[in-house]
Amino acid sequence: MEVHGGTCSSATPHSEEEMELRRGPWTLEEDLVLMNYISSHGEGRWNSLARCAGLKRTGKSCRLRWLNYLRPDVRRGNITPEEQLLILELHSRWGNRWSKIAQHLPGRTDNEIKNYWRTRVQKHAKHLQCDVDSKQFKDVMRYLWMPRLIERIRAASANSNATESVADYGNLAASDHTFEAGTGWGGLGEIVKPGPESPATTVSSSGAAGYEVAEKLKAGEAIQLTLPAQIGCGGGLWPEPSLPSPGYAYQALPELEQYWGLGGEISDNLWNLEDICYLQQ
DNA sequence: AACTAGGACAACCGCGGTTCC
DNA sequence: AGGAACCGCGGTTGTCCTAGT
Repeated sequence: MEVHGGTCSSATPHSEEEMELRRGPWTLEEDLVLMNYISSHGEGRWNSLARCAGLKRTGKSCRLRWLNYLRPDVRRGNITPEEQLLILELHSRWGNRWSKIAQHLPGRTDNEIKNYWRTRVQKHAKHLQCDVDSKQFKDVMRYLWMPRLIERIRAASANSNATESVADYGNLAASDHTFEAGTGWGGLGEIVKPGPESPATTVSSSGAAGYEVAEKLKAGEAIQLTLPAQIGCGGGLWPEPSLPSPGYAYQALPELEQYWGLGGEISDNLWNLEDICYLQQ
């Protein structure tokens, strides 16, 4: 993998002073130079790569440009519901370990996931006037957003082979899905093998499940979710003292839809009176 | 049509860890 | 063994684009 062993006679230095480094947006020419160089020499040793390729950029800058933008397998834009689900789940497990999270989203870069989190998720915590790490916000994500993402994935996939990204995740069972009680923000829970009484996989409380759910979806397996009876009730997941003012949830819902991409043709089904009730109680 | 604000994303910076000499 | 160079990560800033006024 390591191709260029260090020296590159011809392109070399120019003394440090002479070699003023470029900054800011990359030009098409620079992109081409970098791509051509990497295609023939491979990546790695970024500082010498930058010099040898004749790019007036730091090695860091070249590395970043390659990894986040030029790499052939990089995907940009249109974070799918499946990916959103994974990001939420993995972030709940690992926090801001963007590169680790990115490893589970093929083609996505840590930078993109980080940007997604900051622009979409954190912003909404702000809109909801709670901290992104607060229990309230985590519960909103866990019990409202994530289930609806799953619902959306299921709907899209049921809608046929509609979009390829969704189709990749196969079909979710048409069974009712509910949530089982969990403690705090730990993801959707742990997938339990379907018992004879339950044809579908059950998602329960204790582990991390967004990732597993996505995997199950991908495998075309059915899942069943169980809703906690006590969610939103006094003494439940949202204890009274931490509840925002009355009407909080109701007011927040349209925004959640709008900003979190839950709107559109199926948005009518996403937020119902039951939800509002849970949150207001 | 012009201006402004906000969103999305690309790029940079600083730091800690690792590798190389 | 130790210092220098390099790499990768997470946080932050900059830039461009678009929607709203």
